[in-house]
Amino acid sequence: MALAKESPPVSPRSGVDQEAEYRAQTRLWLRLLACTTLIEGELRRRFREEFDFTMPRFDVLAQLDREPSGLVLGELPKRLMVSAGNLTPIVDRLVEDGFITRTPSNLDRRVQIVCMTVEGRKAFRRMAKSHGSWLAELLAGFPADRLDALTGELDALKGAVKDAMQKP
Amino acid sequence: MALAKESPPVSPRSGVDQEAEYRAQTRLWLRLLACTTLIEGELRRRFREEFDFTMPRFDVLAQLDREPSGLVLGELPKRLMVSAGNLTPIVDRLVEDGFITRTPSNLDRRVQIVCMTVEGRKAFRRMAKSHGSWLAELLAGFPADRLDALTGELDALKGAVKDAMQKP
DNA sequence: ACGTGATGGTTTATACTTGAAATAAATACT
DNA sequence: AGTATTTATTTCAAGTATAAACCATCACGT
Repeated sequence: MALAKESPPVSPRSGVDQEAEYRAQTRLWLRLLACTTLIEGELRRRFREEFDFTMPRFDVLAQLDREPSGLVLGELPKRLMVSAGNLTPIVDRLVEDGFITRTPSNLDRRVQIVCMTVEGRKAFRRMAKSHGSWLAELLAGFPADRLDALTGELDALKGAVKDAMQKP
Repeated sequence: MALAKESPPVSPRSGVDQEAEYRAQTRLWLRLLACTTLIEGELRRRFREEFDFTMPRFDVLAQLDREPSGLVLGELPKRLMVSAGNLTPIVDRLVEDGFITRTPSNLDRRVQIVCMTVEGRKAFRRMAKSHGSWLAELLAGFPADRLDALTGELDALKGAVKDAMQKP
């Protein structure tokens, strides 16, 4: 008789193909993680050495830079994909350092509006410029005419993952 | 006369194209980061909920699983791309919990050999199985026939970044 | 033997990160 | 009005991460 595999296929694909797809997915995930870790580590190192600044702090400023009238504090965790509790001390310190302001809203006293200061904006521009050139330096070896295609594939991947997380 | 741009081109490309390439590179980096953050967050959540385990701990076990005779401790930071100091408490706790052993080498008393225990191996297999199916679930919406191509592009990207970091 | 320097790990200080609990203010419902 | 629920944010405990300082051991040249 035919030997029953211990894990019956959940899709119409054969067991062998299923295994192959598993491996391909794992490989993709590991590459994705490796690329991100590699680039992130290098950018972090340079931020620290050049500006004595951290990436999470920079990320907050980057969001605020596009919002001249400031942003509701609660918007930051969503955009940066981090937890709310995480942002409190980061925002605290940015306020302390004079890069941003945090003012309670008059209409809803639970809500806080965060807004970049002139000084913060100046510091951000300086760092953003370096950030851009560092990135350009790191990615210089990757063919420019394949950048958009890769970005597109990552977009598709992101969409697929989001859908999968939405469903259940 | 021709107007001199304030930042002379570092490459034969025109200023406009250079700007466009900057933006394309930044877009790519942001997508890369978004994909990784998204998947990592979901995997971490499931690890915690299903197994009360963390990804760094899993990553250590994953490395050790492929090494029946164990691994020199110093090999782990390199493979996992984390700092050595970071691993000490993680390895400590894995030893405490009986998943791995840490024994000093007889030939060189500075060196430590870490090796998975039978129990650790069993626990790892169980978690790895779930990890694989979670990943399959998350990536199910991405066409299987484009997995390898994307992985290949990420490989190229990784290579380019590594080269750029080696040079200077 | 004996410095001298290189190597493997740990420790320490600081910062980020999460999830869960707590607080406080607004809204909805009797 | 008064209670309950929701929403915005902070606090807290535990874990992860780095860089830099440190300690022990090995390797080598004298």
